[in-house]
Amino acid sequence: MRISEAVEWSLHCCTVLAVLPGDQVLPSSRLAEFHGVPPAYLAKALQALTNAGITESRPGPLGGYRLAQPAGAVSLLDVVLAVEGEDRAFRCSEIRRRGPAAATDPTVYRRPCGIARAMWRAEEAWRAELASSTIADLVNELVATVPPSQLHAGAEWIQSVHATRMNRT
Amino acid sequence: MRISEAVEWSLHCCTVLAVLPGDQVLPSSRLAEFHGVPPAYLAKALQALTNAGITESRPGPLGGYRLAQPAGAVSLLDVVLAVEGEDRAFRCSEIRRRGPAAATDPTVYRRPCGIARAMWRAEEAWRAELASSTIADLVNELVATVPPSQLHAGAEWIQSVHATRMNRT
DNA sequence: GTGGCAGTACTCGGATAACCTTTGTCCGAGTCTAAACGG
DNA sequence: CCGTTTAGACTCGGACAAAGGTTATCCGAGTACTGCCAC
Repeated sequence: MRISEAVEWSLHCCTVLAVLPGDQVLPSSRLAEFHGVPPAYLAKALQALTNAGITESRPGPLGGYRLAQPAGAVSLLDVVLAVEGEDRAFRCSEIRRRGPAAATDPTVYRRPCGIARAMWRAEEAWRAELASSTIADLVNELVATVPPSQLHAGAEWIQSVHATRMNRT
Repeated sequence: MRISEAVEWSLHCCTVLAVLPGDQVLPSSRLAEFHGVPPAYLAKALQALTNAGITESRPGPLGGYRLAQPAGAVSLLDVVLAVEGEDRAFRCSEIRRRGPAAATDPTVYRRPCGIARAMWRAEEAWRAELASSTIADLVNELVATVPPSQLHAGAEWIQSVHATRMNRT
């Protein structure tokens, strides 16, 4: 069991997009540069976020991505499901119906077996925990713990990207 | 993100092993037959359970597997970790240290970033839920919900296997 | 000087290959049974 | 008749291949700016 790297990248990207001033957007290539990850693959993850309605995209020069919703309205679960898919991690293959002790009466199997229910219960706990945090919480946590000089460096970088994109002669 | 099929098979096998009478053991080939799964691959999962101390194995004729602990002492989490490995699903690759806005002072990164902490918090909730159920709970749930005729059929099958193994002329 | 127009550069979006984990399989080491043999 | 030996068959255990999914990449469609041209 392993969560995709794209989830981690997506969450980091969302925190960056959340602090963009005004209606500014940021292209995927810059987001990749900021995080030091392969640009083409990050684009795939951002595409998934856009399909899920978490981010918006604008094509063309001065195009890029920005959050489609307030940072407080986007939970970590939203991002994880957008990138990893909505399917549950545990899949019941109904092996109880196979083998020599299987029942012929299908009504016996109307309810999911106890194993699947227990696994899904755990997964619900996981989802509930992820649903209780938002991108805004991540940003607030950053602001509270990261040294101001560090935050300033990030803001400077964002501003420089914006300036470069505007001052294209 | 996807949980291995071997986890499902292992849990089902544990419930069967939990209801074995006396010191009886059951070979992996019979467990595979009972559940209708590939014998060789199931053996791999049972091997992992044995390495984790959840099951015991006896080689030779009349050999097989049985639980090494009371069913009430084995949690679902124990089984999942034995088969899937102890590693966490979310792995932080510390991408915050890369890129143009990275800090030169390493002490800034002493604590895990908020994203990793949130993901791990969710994973802890998942583990806590799995740790709260035991194999014995699964068995009790089966006894309470499965029709008696069905339970009887399973017990008959186990007994027939035992008899066949003893009456080898 | 001003409006229109074509060219250009940059962006997203989906379709296309390599790597790795999971799945599936096999054969060898060890062990217990059971029969055969000798006393 | 009984103890010992030997052969056999069955089990687990770890090493060895195929399949699916994640990772990584590329090229095409679309858009906004820039400079040029005609009026």
